[in-house]
Amino acid sequence: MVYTKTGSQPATSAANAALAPYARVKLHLKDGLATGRWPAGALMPSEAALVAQFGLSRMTVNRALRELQSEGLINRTQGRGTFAAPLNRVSSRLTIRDLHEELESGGYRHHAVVHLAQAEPVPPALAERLALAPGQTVFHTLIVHHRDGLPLQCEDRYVNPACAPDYLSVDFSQTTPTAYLLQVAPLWEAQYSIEAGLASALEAQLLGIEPDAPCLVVVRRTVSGRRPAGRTTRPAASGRGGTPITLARLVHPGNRYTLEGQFQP
Amino acid sequence: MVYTKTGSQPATSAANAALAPYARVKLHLKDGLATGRWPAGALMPSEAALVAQFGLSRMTVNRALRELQSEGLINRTQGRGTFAAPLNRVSSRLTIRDLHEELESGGYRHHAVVHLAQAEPVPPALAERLALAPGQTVFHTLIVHHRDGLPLQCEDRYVNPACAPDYLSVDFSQTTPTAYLLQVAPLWEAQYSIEAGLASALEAQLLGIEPDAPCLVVVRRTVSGRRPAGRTTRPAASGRGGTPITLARLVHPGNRYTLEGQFQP
DNA sequence: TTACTCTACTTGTCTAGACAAGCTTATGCA
DNA sequence: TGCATAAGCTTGTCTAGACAAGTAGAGTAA
Repeated sequence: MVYTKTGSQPATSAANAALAPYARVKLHLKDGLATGRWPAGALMPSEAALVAQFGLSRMTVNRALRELQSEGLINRTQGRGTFAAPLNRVSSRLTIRDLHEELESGGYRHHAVVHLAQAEPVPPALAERLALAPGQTVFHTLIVHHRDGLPLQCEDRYVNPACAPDYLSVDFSQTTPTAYLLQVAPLWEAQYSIEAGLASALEAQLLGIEPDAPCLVVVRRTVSGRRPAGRTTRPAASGRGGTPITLARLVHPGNRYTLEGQFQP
Repeated sequence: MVYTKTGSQPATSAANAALAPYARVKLHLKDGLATGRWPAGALMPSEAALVAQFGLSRMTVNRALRELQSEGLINRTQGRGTFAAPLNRVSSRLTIRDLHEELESGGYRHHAVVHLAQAEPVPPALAERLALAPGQTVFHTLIVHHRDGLPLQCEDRYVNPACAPDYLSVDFSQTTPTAYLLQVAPLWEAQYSIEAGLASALEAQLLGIEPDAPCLVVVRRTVSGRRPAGRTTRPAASGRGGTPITLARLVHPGNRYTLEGQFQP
């Protein structure tokens, strides 16, 4: 597809000619947002105005606006118009990868040591977060992941047996729990918290670090994104949807592990 | 808009009737992904097939697929088809808010103490990351943010004077540097790294914590998303685009601050 | 003044068709 | 056999029109 229209669109730059029309509109608006032409909260041009300005069909302009909205750069409301989003909260995509894949793709060697894999009564403190009645059974694994032989992560994980009945029969020196659970329940939602703290005595011992060494602690609760089959109402709409799959505490020695990422609003 | 079409679409659930057609298609496909009907890498129905199946126009089906793609659930390539995405890397939106706004909206009181605000020659170690020649001037601020009177964050920040010439004349006990820089350069990209570590002696003193207390350290480098006006080529396309705006090191006492977030693939 | 209605403008969505362009596979020629 | 070509699929995009539905403001009636 080649776009060589020579009309007098408000070309932001000469190089934009190669872009698809909808992308050109996006760029035009993004540029206005970046230069402060539309400060936060300002009313932006309507679809009709952009249609006239660019000489495009409404669907094309609509696509540009819809994508900018999903990127969080603008807010739109039916009947009122399009407004520049307040950018004091900037969001971006954060990617979490399976540790095994992350290490291998980085050229490191990964191996895991399983220190515990058993069924046990659910600890009272966790029962509610896993939506289990007190005394019900959960699967519990404690695995230490190594990068090139050096302990990198201590993974203390509880798994809801209803979601992964075969969990305990998996060989976790070959597959990570994350990878296995992704197979069993491919679509999920998760809440996480990241904090700096100390490892427990056991964790420090397994990781081979001093008890007072700072650690990056990630706690993650994973919930099935799939709507339970038996229910007619959709609980997903009410916030905390689905059934809890797993609860994990991941402890990393602070001097060996860094979370990195990038924003591109 | 009310959709009460009574045809025999492959309704996944009776409750879906109220949804817009494109959303119904999305749900149908998401459900198939969640149940493993299309495991990672599997070929999914083509647009034409979905058009026939749902009795919709191609644009409607296309929208559903395009959105699923932008959510990272499927991969599409022209000529080949649509494929279920490998979900071993799950991404989601992470939102960073201005600390002041975050605290105030949480019902806390925020106040900031400025310990340093001066122009100085750029430290050699930082010159390259700020795209400055050695010896050039940078603005340097050291600010401690308090939550309800308790030190929460020590913000050590270097700012490129070219991007914010008036930086030093701002009263940072009233405005956070983040909020001010957002006004000056509304659109930007950022790289960050999060790790657990120790505060420096000065930081520990300013935060009122023990020197061996674990801290959450966030390092953030912000780059202007706006294409420099004078250049004809677009450096943004080559990866690290734009001009560096600021470099910040944010140290939080581990027991007082937690990063939290949520995934919804 | 207050309350109501009507109008104009806005976004949200769908349709039926069109052309472009990438990939795979089958076909026919040397 | 080996290679070039063409057909038939796929996605990527744009168009011109349509109706629905939310909002704000103007005008009107009580």
